[in-house]
Amino acid sequence: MQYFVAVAEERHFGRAAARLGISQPPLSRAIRLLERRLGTELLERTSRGVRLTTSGEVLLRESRAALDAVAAAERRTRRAAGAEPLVLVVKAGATGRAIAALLDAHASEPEAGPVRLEPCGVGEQVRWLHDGRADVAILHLPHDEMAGLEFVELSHEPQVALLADWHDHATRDAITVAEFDALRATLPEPRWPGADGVVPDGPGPAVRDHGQLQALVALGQTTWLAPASCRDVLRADIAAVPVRDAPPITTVLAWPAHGTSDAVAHLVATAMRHARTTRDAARGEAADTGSARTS
Amino acid sequence: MQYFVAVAEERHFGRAAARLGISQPPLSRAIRLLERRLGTELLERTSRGVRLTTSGEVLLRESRAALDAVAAAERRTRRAAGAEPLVLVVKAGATGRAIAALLDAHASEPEAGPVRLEPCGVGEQVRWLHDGRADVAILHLPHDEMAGLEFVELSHEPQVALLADWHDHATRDAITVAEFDALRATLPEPRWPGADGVVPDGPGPAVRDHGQLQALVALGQTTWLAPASCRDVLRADIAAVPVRDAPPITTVLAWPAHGTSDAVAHLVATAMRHARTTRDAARGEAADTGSARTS
DNA sequence: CGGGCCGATACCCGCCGGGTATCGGCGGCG
DNA sequence: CGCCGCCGATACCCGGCGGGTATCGGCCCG
Repeated sequence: MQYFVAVAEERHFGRAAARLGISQPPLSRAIRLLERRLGTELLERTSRGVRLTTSGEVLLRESRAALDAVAAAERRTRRAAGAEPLVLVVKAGATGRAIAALLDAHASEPEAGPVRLEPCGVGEQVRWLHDGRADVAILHLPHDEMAGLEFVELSHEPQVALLADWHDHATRDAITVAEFDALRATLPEPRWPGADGVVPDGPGPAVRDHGQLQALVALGQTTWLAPASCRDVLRADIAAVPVRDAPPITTVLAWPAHGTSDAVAHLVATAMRHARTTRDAARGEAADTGSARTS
Repeated sequence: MQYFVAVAEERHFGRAAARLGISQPPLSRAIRLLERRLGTELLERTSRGVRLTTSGEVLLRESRAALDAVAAAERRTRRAAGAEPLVLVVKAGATGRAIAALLDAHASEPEAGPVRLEPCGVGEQVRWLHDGRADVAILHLPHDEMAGLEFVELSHEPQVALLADWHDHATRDAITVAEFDALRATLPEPRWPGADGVVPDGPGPAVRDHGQLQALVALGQTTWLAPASCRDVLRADIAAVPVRDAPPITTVLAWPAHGTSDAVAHLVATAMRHARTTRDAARGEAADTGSARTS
């Protein structure tokens, strides 16, 4: 399956073989064998490379999930063996003080195990959960794909637009989504790395992390929507202007759905209590969320 | 991993080997090798058998998920190859006319592919989705475990208590949960097969499907809660009495979260339209659900 | 104290998965 | 129009891994 995924992604036997560290003939044979076993053509061989058939598409999708599951099994068992800390993965550069408060709350629990905080690329957290590099993650709805995850809501916050502090709108109390879109339409779209880690071609500036993005914002070369709490980590020369009618961002603590270790359950329970108390403190309302949702 | 799961479940190398169709020594070696590779003790060997260590528990949980994913990859690819119909799995004996209506609606769509309806044991649907025996399932919240699935709500319905028609309560308009519990407390609990397909020991009658359950109910030997639409499939000598304060049952159409084929997407879209129109017809309200939820 | 159960070890074999060398077919370019 | 180069398939060889049988060592129980 690993072999098939490599060929399907590279669309080329030679490159796939190189990536796998084997030579091309055994790879060809392995794929042929797989096709025999499944009783179907997975690839359409052309003289310039390879194309996926319909069943090939299905197998690619399913294989990725399966390989992730196998990798997760190995990683999680290894961590359990070494009594290593839970791994909590967060978007690099998006670690507000709310997360610090949650970790403090957890650390002050009597039976809490240690937690290791791990940063990752933008949007990579879900992958980390699925392939076992992380046990639990901080995600932001509606941006992240919650498929196959359970989660508990930590907080809701409005979105702000990030602008250079000398920008016309920078001193306003709030703007609208329409104004934000109009503003962004005048600027080239920054290009983020895709799921494969490679930055697509295009006119805009290439951006790899939040630091580079902030540099562009400060130069007036782009603008961006972010949850309000990002003010904690903003450069001084960037203004954050509330966007009145943008949908709110929900920060959630998420973990893989297919079974939960005691350590994860404990952290989640703490997070639910913590979210409830901070929300009560902030508004004095009865908590209406804070229960785990299966997604 | 398959080997490890077998040993972990049997708690006995000899029986596990028999189940796997190999002899015991290679199995021992394979597990030892796995322990070396992961750098940890997975099993505690005693002279009477085998016990799981903490990391063993982790690996068992993760391995089950991984093996299901692999099996699913094979089955789904095979089905895609043969241009076979979508498999829709339902609880055996729980096929109300609502499902028939949904299938009719789908069949009358211009581009709808064929759908094969497959019955399964009680509570087995989720497993079928995870290991690829089914593409899509009818489930009932809050009974079924939605972890790792996406779903769309089809209908909500109150619960009814199933009683023999000669029972004292059988002619009442409604009863309460408290009354139902009191009633059930006087009767032995029927024993259902567990996840492993084996019926646990105990005092109550052993029950394997809804037919046997109905026979017991009609004899006054047990009682049961069910969604109201089960009246469609009830024997004539069983009364269904509404339970006023029981939580409503939500019927959902669910599918694996990690990626959706066109055929599944099409069925889901039809189901959403269908649910909305039937709900509108029933109540004349604006539809407040019907959007796919990622769980 | 002895027998039987259970997992581990020793040892052998066949085949699967890897390697190199080479072929066949198709596109593109001179 | 024909040749060259790229790409996947085939042929053939080898080593190691995964399977088998025979047997051992330790523990519980009678």
